Amino acid sequence: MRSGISARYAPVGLMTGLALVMPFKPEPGGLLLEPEIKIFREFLKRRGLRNTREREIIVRAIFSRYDHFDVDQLYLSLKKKGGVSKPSIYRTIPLLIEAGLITEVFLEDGHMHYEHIYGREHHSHFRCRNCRKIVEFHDPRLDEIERELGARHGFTTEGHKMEIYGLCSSCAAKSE
Amino acid sequence: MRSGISARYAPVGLMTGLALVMPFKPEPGGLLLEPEIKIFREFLKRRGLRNTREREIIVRAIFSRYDHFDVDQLYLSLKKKGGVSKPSIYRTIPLLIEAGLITEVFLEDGHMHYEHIYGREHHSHFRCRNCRKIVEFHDPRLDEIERELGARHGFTTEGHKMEIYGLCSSCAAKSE
DNA sequence: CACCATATTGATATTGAATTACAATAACAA
DNA sequence: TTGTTATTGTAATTCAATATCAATATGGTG
Repeated sequence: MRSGISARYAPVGLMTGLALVMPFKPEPGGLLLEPEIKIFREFLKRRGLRNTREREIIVRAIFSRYDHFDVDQLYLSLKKKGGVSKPSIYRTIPLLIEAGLITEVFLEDGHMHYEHIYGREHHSHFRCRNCRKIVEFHDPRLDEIERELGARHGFTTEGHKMEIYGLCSSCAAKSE
Repeated sequence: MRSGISARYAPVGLMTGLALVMPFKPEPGGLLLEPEIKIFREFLKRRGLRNTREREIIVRAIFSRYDHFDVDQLYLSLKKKGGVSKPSIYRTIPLLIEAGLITEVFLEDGHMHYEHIYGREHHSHFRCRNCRKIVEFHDPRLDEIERELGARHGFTTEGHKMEIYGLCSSCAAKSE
């Protein structure tokens, strides 16, 4: 199940400022228009772009899943209902990134993977190089480091990405 | 000049544990066999691989430059003397990574960029999204975060990558 | 030193992610 | 409803990276 990612998260279990991020999916009862759809519509309007059927389908598909998805997974999941072409997916993703709804996470198997930003606390990733499991965590010291670097150099920082890699406990055990 | 990178660095100017990494190039008088060549030869022998003319040329070219290079830059710099094919460069890079001499740094313009690891203190990057300038820094808190995450989950961590992005001071000034 | 097994090379072809071209279509403002 | 034009899908294209394969070079062995 490749780690558990959800559209809405809560930080859980602290100790040293390093907080493990645990997922919890939105209640199925939530019937009001997904806020990310609303945000995207406003983004399109603001930019003078059109709110098309395809774009809505793509955004709904993305915010219906809670993993580090790639274009192919998205494309396949849409083949059933309606269907949207790959170029449309490739064209929509940068818009969603600009709108602050999703972000590039990492390159794996030669192509990019993405995840939600909206509704999520900023977090970092641990990646097991063997089983590819991902564990997400948040550490406020990273924000502090970003802030200090910006202050020191006069940079206007806009964010950071941190990734820790190695072997997860079970893979470490298997390799003696 | 796209940031200043050197094969051998020294940390300079601290304040909060966040150390700016400043480059200094090796003295031109150093006439003994570059240690990275020696290390690579030993790596090849250990792995039962052959020490070819092309591999030596590539390693020498890489350790003669001090930037975040890509395959094309390397290829062009070698066109003059002898010349090495791109496939050979693509085949040698993973070996140098395995040997612990270089590492992937970031994707830019749709392809990977690399930098030296050998002889360098582990460091992180700030990247200006406008002018693409890069500033390198080291912060021991990052190592501490990695250590803590590993300890908490029983992970065998092998390293981390941290990148801060935004606008450098001059680009921030230009955009009001 | 000569020989040999085979790793490595370069030229070429191939893969596959991502992008582009363009004619048909759909969004949306008037 | 109409007209402008952004967007779509199909098909073609780009280009980083990898694979194929015959010719060659390396390094161990006799």
